[in-house]
Amino acid sequence: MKPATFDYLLLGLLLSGPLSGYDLRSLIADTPLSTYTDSPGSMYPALRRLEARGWVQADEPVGRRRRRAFELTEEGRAALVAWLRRPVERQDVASHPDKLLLRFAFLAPAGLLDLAPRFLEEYEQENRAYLASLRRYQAEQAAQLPLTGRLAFEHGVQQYRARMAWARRARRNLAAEQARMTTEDRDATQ
Amino acid sequence: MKPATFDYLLLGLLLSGPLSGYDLRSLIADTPLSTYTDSPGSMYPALRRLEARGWVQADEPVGRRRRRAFELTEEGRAALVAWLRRPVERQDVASHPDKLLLRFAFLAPAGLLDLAPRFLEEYEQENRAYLASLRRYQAEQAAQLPLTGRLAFEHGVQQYRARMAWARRARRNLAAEQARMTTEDRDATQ
DNA sequence: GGCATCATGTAAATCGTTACATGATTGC
DNA sequence: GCAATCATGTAACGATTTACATGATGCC
Repeated sequence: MKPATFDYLLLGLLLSGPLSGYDLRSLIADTPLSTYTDSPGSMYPALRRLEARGWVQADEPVGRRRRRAFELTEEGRAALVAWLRRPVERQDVASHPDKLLLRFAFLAPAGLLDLAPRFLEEYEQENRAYLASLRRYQAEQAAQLPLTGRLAFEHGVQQYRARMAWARRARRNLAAEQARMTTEDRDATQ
Repeated sequence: MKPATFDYLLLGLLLSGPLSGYDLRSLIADTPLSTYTDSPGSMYPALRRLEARGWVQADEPVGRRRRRAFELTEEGRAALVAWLRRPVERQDVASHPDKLLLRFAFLAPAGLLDLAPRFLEEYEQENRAYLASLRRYQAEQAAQLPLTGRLAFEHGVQQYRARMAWARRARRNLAAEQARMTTEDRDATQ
């Protein structure tokens, strides 16, 4: 079976070190990741799936504690990197926007910061294309929609506009950060 | 079992008249509703669930055609109206934003346009509250996030800001529309 | 006659939700 | 000792996905 976004979320959270199921649940519950489920009935089966795939491995519990921390295997890291490297698809822009942002968020901890500018270009491009299709629909069909339908549609349009604006700002932000780090490197080696 | 958003989507689409499973699938596939599934394996079981609940009923197929159009029953309409009347909840703002917009979109066709201003006030209010909690998290935790994590977080912040801006504009838009309709009524009765 | 589209369904596998259940550890 | 929290799981149910399957209708 194809792993779900949730599986990659877990892999991504394990990038920064081994965590137990409970740790992962707490992380999800206490941060803006709470769009994802933190129920034990999802977490523990998911961890066993990942373990069966060989993408994570549990260390032995210390003493009598039941706690088992999971760490990424090399295969797990490779699978996550392959997922992060995937191009931005139109379908994801329209239907799974949070999946794309999750992938972007994990670029730096996965050591793939150099992919971030291209990701942002693709993200802006695909949002632009989808927005154009929305505008076409709006021109042709919006008059037939009820008032609140038209307004709800406009809500979507504004969301995509905000995403494009964010992508442009994020690119500038990345470039500035890159410049700052280069300067620091130069100063450090002086 | 508690009906899912998908079930209410079908009820809402049936507000404007009887439709077959195929019609509903086409509607979803050809409009910006395509975040919802149009697979037959979801549609036909869902229609049978709604039929079992007594919320829709199928008319008899005409002649030898297999097509069966479903129409809303009074119970179905009442269930949809009860769903539309529910207050805007914090949890939905954070985790199920499209569900809220779907509810808003169906207000006018359900004859509940008078609820739209209150909905927008609640929507703006709950977005504001959630945004405030994001800002608190940002102030406390953002420094520990990797660069792309911080930027992804900022993406979320901008989405909520865009939603609030939309809600304000939509309220003005509704008020203007209301004024226009009142004027037209007066002119019509003169 | 043949093709596109209309039209409805089923089966298997998997996944998520909800509720239940249990026990260890830590701090007071 | 007790309560809060840490910690991991299972069972039942229902829903979704994917793929398969079938047949009718309308048009050229």
